[in-house]
Amino acid sequence: MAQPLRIGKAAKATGLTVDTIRFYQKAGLLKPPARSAGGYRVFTGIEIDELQFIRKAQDLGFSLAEIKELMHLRGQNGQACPEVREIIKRRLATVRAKINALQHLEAELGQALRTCSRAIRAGAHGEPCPVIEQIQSTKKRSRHDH
Amino acid sequence: MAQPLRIGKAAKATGLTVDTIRFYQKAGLLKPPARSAGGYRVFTGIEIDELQFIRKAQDLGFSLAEIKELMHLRGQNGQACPEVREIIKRRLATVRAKINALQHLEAELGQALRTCSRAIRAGAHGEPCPVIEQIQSTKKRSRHDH
DNA sequence: CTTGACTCTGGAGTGTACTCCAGGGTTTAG
DNA sequence: CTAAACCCTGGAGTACACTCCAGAGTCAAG
Repeated sequence: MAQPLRIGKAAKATGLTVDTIRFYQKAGLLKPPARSAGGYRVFTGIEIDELQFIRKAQDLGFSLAEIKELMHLRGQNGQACPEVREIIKRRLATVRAKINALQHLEAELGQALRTCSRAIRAGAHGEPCPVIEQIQSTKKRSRHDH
Repeated sequence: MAQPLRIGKAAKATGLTVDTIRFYQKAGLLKPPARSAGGYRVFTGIEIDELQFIRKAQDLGFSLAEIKELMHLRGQNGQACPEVREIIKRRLATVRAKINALQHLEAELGQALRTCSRAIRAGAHGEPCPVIEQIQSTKKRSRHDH
């Protein structure tokens, strides 16, 4: 299966940049990877997985500090000691709270969408729609739209 | 019902700081509020609601730029024009994607928790548990823990 | 053995979202 | 009328998460 990659390929494989990967290493999110004879970082499949996990957790709104913790939990999946279980419990609670809040927002947005569709069907052309100007500025892409 | 508040009370009512509220105003998230004779900002119930909405949306991982957009949508709930409906649709899609990803994470954490509990019941004392050191640094509180 | 693509380190710079003054004016309780 | 508590503006400072160099070394192809 997948042979070890150097940082450039690892970056392409994960959708991160080489700078970001090096930054994550400095920040202690990755254990220092092996080096080739010439001093190049060498990433194995496991390390690629870890990078992808970081990216995913980040999209979910976790800070790097939190992700660092999550990585530990992930690494020693159920490897005893009650303190670890407590951390997992706390994380689980915050994740559930987040899901809940997002479901509320989903309901609100869904409601707005229906009201909006109904208005369009009814042919409401009265209002000036001051949002159009806002739409323009929406077109700038965000960090994750590669 | 609730009479208008000055910035200090508004801050207490929303859990924000006065500086943050002023910052949101500068950033264009709030339309400039009315002023008292002495030049003080005066916040009505509607504006308090808006501030609470900002806080909530932020906890859900929306950027201030996105929240600005959401505020517009919220303000003219279903007030026609298809472009608005498209924005809502896009938002709804990203919110749903986020919920999905978080539910995955929830499952993973739940799995880890069960494995962990089982290990503790079985009395697994072998591993050195390198996470304890991590627990210490977990004790610093985050921005929203007032 | 040179050229070009790739990588290294250390450090400076950027964008977002606040957070904290300084130096002033306003309001209210006593 | 004064002191304490509150508010004003403009601007500097901070934390986080990158992002971008400069100057130098490595390596595969021709």
